[in-house]
Amino acid sequence: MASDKKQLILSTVLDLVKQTGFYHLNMKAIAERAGISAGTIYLYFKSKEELINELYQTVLGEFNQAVLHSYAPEVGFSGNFEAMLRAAVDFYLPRKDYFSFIEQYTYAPFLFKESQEENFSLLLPIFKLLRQGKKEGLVKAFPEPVLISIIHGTLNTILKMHFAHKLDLRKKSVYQSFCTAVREAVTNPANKDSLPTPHP
Amino acid sequence: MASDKKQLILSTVLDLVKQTGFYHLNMKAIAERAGISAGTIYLYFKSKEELINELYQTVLGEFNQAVLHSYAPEVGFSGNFEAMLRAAVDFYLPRKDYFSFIEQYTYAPFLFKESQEENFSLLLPIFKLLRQGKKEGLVKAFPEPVLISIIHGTLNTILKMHFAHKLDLRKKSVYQSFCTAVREAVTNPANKDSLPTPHP
DNA sequence: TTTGAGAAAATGAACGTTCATTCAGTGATA
DNA sequence: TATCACTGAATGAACGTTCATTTTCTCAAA
Repeated sequence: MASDKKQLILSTVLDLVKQTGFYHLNMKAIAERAGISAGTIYLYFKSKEELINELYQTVLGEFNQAVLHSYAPEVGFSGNFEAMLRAAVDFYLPRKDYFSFIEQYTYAPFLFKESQEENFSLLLPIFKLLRQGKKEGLVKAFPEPVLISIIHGTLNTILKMHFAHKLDLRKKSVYQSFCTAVREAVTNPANKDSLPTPHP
Repeated sequence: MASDKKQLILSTVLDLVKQTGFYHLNMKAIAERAGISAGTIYLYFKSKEELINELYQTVLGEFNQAVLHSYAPEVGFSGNFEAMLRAAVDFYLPRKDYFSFIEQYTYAPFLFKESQEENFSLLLPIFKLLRQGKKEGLVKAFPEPVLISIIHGTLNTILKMHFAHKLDLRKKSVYQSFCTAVREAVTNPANKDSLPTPHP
């Protein structure tokens, strides 16, 4: 089917970017790896630029869906914050190719203005939650961009380090440390008086 | 003088990377902007790769020097931690070209294995300090890579946001928020008993 | 079931462009 | 004249894209 081949091309690009990097990506290499000819790619994509941009949107879409899916209105701010942070990590952890692609896309020459913007809103759902938590006094009173930097920056770097084998996020203890660290960095210390008491 | 022209070439590259990006950097553009011919560049550098790598080492060296220079043995852990964090910010704040170059270099095809390593050790002096502070119980008991992620990641992202005009680090309040945020994220809450009392 | 003609998909050689690198030539200075 | 830094046209490799041609698929007629 037609969309099969399109999918094949897209996943081949992910594969190649992970393995050889964005700079060495070329249409012939994509074609070879996918077992098709270079010309065929142009039956499914108008240009290399369009191909890359479509892949970017796809990856971003999948990510957003994964994070949003972890949101549950009933568990309140703290529960949702941790859940979405974990969802973000869990999404990329088994998808080094996705992470690598998103990372390198940022500095590719294709980047539309709109996409450039988007890059900071990668964790948009989390940031929304943040604003809510701030109103409730649960989140520290730092300017929003500072809070974003902590979450986005820490997440980004820890994933990078994980994939560079500087740490192993699959270890429960490391994973937990990361979550705790981000929570503590962003939220006010829990007031004992306001803690929900299991048995009043 | 010979080193004058070398310097001219190096700073021209910084300029061009900032303005047009790494991908569009080419030898002819460098030559034109520097007011020399393309061939001349090859009198001072063996190749484009060598040129870029030398520039990378230069920028890194300047940065390390700036951060190390801010270290003062007499002010203890907290004082030094804040001083070095500030030194790092202060270094890049007026040097968008440096920051942009370092950022994009990471994903350039030139990257040697050694340089790849180096990228996480960008804040090496700070990390050394961290280890010391951990022993003294001043730093939170997270795995070191987690602490590194917080500092490196947050610093990196906040600079990126600053240069993208998402915030203004030149504002005292924003700057202070950032410093406080990182300190709180990394260090244990100060114990009032152990605070140095100005007038005992 | 077989045939075959027309549609759709795929091919890969060829093209034009860009780019790093080279080198024969230029001109100023000693 | 000899030396030197410098020039910029020439070179060739790499790349995205195109398109004339071939292959594969489809399905109605025999």
